[in-house]
Amino acid sequence: MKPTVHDIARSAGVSLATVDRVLNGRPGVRHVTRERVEQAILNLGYVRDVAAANLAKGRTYSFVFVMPANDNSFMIEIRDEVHAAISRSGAERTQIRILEVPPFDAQALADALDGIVPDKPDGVAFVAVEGDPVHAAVARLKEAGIAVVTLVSDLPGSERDHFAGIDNNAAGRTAANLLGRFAGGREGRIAVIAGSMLVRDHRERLEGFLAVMGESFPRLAVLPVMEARDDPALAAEVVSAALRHYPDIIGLYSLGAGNRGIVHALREVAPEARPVVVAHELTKTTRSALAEGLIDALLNQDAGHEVRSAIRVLKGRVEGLPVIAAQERIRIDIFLKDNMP
Amino acid sequence: MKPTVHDIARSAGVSLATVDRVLNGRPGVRHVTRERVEQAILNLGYVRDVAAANLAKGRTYSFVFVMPANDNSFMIEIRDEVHAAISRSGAERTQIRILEVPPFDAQALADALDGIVPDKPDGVAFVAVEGDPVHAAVARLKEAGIAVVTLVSDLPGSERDHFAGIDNNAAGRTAANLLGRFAGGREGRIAVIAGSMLVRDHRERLEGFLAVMGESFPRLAVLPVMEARDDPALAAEVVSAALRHYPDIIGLYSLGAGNRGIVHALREVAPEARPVVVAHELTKTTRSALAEGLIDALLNQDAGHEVRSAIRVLKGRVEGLPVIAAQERIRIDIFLKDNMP
DNA sequence: GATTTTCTGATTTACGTACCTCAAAAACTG
DNA sequence: CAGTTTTTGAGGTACGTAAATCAGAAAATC
Repeated sequence: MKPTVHDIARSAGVSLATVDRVLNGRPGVRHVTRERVEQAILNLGYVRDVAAANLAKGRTYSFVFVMPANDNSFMIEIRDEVHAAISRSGAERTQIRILEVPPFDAQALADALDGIVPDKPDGVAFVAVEGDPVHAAVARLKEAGIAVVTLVSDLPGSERDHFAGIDNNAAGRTAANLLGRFAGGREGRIAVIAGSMLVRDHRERLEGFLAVMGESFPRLAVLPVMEARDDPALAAEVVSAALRHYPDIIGLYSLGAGNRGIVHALREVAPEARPVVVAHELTKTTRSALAEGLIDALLNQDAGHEVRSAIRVLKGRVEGLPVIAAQERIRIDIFLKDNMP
Repeated sequence: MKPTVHDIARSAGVSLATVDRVLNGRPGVRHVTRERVEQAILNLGYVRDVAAANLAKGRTYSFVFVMPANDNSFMIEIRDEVHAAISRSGAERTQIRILEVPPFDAQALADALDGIVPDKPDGVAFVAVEGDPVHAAVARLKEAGIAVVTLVSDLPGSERDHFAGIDNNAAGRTAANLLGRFAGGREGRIAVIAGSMLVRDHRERLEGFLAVMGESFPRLAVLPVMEARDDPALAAEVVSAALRHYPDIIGLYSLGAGNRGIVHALREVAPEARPVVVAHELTKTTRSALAEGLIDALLNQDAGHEVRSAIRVLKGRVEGLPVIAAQERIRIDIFLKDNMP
């Protein structure tokens, strides 16, 4: 049978109260006694019954998720996952609040983060936008003893505790590798469509992509990046124009949102003239485009994993536990039409 | 505040005992009263506190994992994951026993399963080998009221409750798609190395692979399958011989274990003459071969996910809960050298 | 209407841990 | 040594649910 606190007390020859003091780091235990108890814990292989402990504590963690009021499918999915977490919050003893902020606006984000401080939640997760005010706001959160995690887009150099998202440089490299190999030795141009170079994740994807393109596929000429601000209409326009202007485009890398527009533009192209297309995020649009053959490969970050990881890390920080890197690494999924989930 | 059983009792105007009877399906409640309680549960949005319930029940689930005494990396990893689950067993109120059986031996497997019946565990998970005795043994397990889940390799048509593993046909299709596209329009032969065609997962992978090859890459000629019984030495030999005999092999699909031998054989080939290689399972060997460029793409099933899914489903069956298909679907991961975890 | 059967209420104990109080013992202090 | 401080013991309550008992009420049966 699993050992309990009673077993430890008996084994160490002390009372339950003393065991409790040792287990929960309360003062008033002599050094020798503390060691005796700790030895008993080791001997019996005691592990705290977390369920019972939480039940007894009755503590709930309060977290705030600050997210851009973006309407692209991926952000919607992230928000859905946070809502799903909220609906599970009873069972997991968490209380999560969502705060929406204007997208791509560092000052607005910083203001929102500052506004959270007086509430003194246990932790905050947010989708980073780069900018000095945001760094400063993170510093103030940390100063108030609040755990901070960035989600999807990181803010390196800040005092955040953790980043819950993928390695976007690696994602860009993967995309280049797939695109280059799928192009199959042909020569031609590659078009790249991004949302905005002001967002770190897009910038990093591009860097990785260009690096591998240069190293491994010198015969493919990458055109200057087109920014479509994650807007389907704009993306459609930009892609159509590029395809018209450069008839030798044989590859297309869409590293942001707005894929609905891109798919729309691709549909206009004769099937035999269509470029190889690699895009990001499995959504309704990209899924059917993949099935249809308009998109050849899809890179994906699992929104559910990211949100759950963020919550797990926040909880851990509150209890002073270290982050288990291997467990919290978010994978870059590759989907072809045959292995879609 | 979260509603508790007390709140329901008060709201429905009944006693705690009656609420308990309704919640746990115990007899002795009039139909009208039961409905009143159920209505109160809905109104208040009550959800059972699983932690508290488990604490009160003190129940532990006993499961047996029956696995082939195979020494390939993947099976070792599966066993490691089961051991990891065992070490977590305290917290998860499970008691798991591992039973090893000779590999590829239907009768031995069936005997092992029969031997479990008298122990009356709550559930059994096993790696299926096909054969009538196994079907019969599964039927006997089910008759004894034991939950049954197949792991990694399935046994369709049997009375098993669930299969925790990937869609191997889709895996084969994905492999063909990658291999075909990576080959890039060239003509040539494709070699296929399997462990054994007696195992269902290998057979299904081959079917999927051949289907897509036929549909989409008619210019690539697939050689007859070579069986290497998951044995590295044999695999090395077979691959070397094939490469010598057919100089126009431009692609290689390894759908079983024994990749150490295959990698060894590939290393002997001049870099510019190396075929495109797609293999299964991320192991120490395949990981470094991927980094090195000897393997071009890797399909993977996450052993940890599979084991945890099996346990989750077994627990669910014991409590009579339905399997949430979406949650238990095991993904086919694709790894290139850039997105290795 | 009496009897049996079926429901329901009230109450208790237990699960393993956290946290609190109060008293007693032991260890220090001067 | 007396007095003070620190350490320890003993015991209780609480968390939310499960499961049991037993008495009493309501319904069904004859």
